[in-house]
Amino acid sequence: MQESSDKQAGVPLDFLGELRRTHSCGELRAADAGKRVVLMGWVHRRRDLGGVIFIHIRDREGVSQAVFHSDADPQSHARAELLRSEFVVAVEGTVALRSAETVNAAIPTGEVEVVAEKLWILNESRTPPFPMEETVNVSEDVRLKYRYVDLRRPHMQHNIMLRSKIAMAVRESLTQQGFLEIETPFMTRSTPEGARDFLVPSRTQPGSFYALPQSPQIFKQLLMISGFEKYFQIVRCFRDEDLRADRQPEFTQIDIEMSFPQEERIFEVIEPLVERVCAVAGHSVKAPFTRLSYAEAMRGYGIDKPDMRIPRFHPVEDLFAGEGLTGDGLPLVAIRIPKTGQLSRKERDELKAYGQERGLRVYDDIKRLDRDFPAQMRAVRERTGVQEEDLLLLAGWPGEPKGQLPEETVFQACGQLRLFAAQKYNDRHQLLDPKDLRFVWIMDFPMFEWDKEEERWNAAHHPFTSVLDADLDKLENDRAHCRAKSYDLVLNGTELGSGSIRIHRRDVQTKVFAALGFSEEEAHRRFGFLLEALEYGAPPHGGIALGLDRLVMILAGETSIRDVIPFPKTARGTDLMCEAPAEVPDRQLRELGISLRRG
RNA sequence: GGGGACGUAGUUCAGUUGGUUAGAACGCCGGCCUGUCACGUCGGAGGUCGCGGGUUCGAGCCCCGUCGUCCCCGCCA
Repeated sequence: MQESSDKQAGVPLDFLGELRRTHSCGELRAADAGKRVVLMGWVHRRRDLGGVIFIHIRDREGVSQAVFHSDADPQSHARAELLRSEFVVAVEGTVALRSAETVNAAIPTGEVEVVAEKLWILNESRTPPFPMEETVNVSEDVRLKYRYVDLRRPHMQHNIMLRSKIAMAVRESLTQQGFLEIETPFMTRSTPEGARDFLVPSRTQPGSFYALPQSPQIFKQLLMISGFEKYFQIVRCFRDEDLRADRQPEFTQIDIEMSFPQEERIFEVIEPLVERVCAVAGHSVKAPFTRLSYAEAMRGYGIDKPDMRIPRFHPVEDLFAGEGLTGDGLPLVAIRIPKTGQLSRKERDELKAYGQERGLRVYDDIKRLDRDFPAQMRAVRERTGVQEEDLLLLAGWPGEPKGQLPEETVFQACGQLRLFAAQKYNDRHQLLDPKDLRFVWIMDFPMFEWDKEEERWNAAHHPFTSVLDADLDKLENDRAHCRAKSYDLVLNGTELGSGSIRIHRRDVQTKVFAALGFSEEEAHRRFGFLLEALEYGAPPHGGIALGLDRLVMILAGETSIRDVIPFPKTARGTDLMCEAPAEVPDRQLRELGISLRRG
């Protein structure tokens, strides 16, 4: 048991009284020598040498050393002997320069130490369930159970403080650009399109439910109709879907909407915001960001969220016409992975197998291709810009007759191969350097996507997205090629945000609902208030929502958003600390008119 | 809903073909130690091997089930 291994309790504790902290534990420098200071914080580490005791005191700003001498101050020294890890203390003393041999270059305050004259023990602590040191990788379930201790670790302190700075930079940037921060309700109405809703039962109207918002989408559109022109909110959103390393059931969005925009007006708002946020996190990023149409992204990267740190691939089927390297009329793609060099036989087989699982034939034997197609391969090299140290692959799709297979499927498989090769074989060359931030706008997404199971068209973004002016006629007769005024912001292969220019005319909204197969009655039942609002002078408007958790995650160099969320859920959606979700007493259920099915 | 990895001391892990009393490091507790900074040193305590069942003379190890954590697919307008 934890208790039995703990030192027996009984350390006499001190009151804080009127004692005031004079400095943080991270700010003392050589220039402060001679000052009388009071530090408060946690005992990070104790080094008891007998006659002298050193304490590292830690607060959120850093660590400072305090020293207690038995000969100079036997009383304080005796109290310091009682200290253990994570005790909460206040130390009053005089800042002294350390001798040259005892300077600690590893910490910013290492040139000085506080010669303690008085020690207050403000609270004791059980032995922490895991060490504060970053060097130990503690399993995540233990960290989450004792999250308040985990969050005390300097690494997590840094992440959460960075998150706060980023939120502040967002507010500063948007406020300066004339945006108003406006709140929208959390208890709202279920809109059974898209993700599953979290429901909140109504007590006053048994059998009726509020829903937690998947996003404030409709409310922010209404705020535009209300004439606020520029709205933002750093807002929690809720989606009852399965979790991932970058997905939580509740997450935070930087939600933005503005009136009278074109796509470029939105980008003009977001780009300086992102520049500022990155600067706060110590990264230099320059706008304007690259803009790619969805079609260009698919043809060059085989994915709608391309990682721009890896070069695009190039279709080269025109150079090899009639050679049978790929199916008739299908793409043949040249993939270049910089500075990856020669692969071993095993790696080449692995790569081929990976491609084959996705329907591709991978041509990795470049020597052989050079021998058989010298002129064509010169052209491939020119087109891809391949250098001596680069890995070059061709990938085709054998044997599928023209027209049977969308070329997008081939590009997608090539895109997966490109990512696989870069992630698997480029470790040494830092192609995927997390500090190399490559933002890109993906524009002109398809308006609709075909739902195979339900055999109908779905809104690719959401049903309030407007159609590209040039594609208006396709709304009715060519939905597969109808493009939307929608755009994603992508960073290093992660979708950071997504937005669109909305429909502001009632007649257009009706047409889109019709294209989606909503009856007028059904549309009215779900979004009647929005449709009605469109009839009362709705201005052209549009916006975007950026995922704050993902943004902070990438800027903090993390690979899970749980490490930038103070109290996240596990993959099964539970909170290991407070053990939510939990059963509730029958009485509470009865009040809500809810009875549970047994089983 | 599906696939995969993992679960042994407070923590991170080792544990051979199934074979004596389940180990290490760190942490913890006690002693010594006046310049450490991952202090050192001597000693000590600490285990429902996730849980349940099965196979076996014998299970941390094999089998079945179950619970939990993580990753991925589906899902996420």
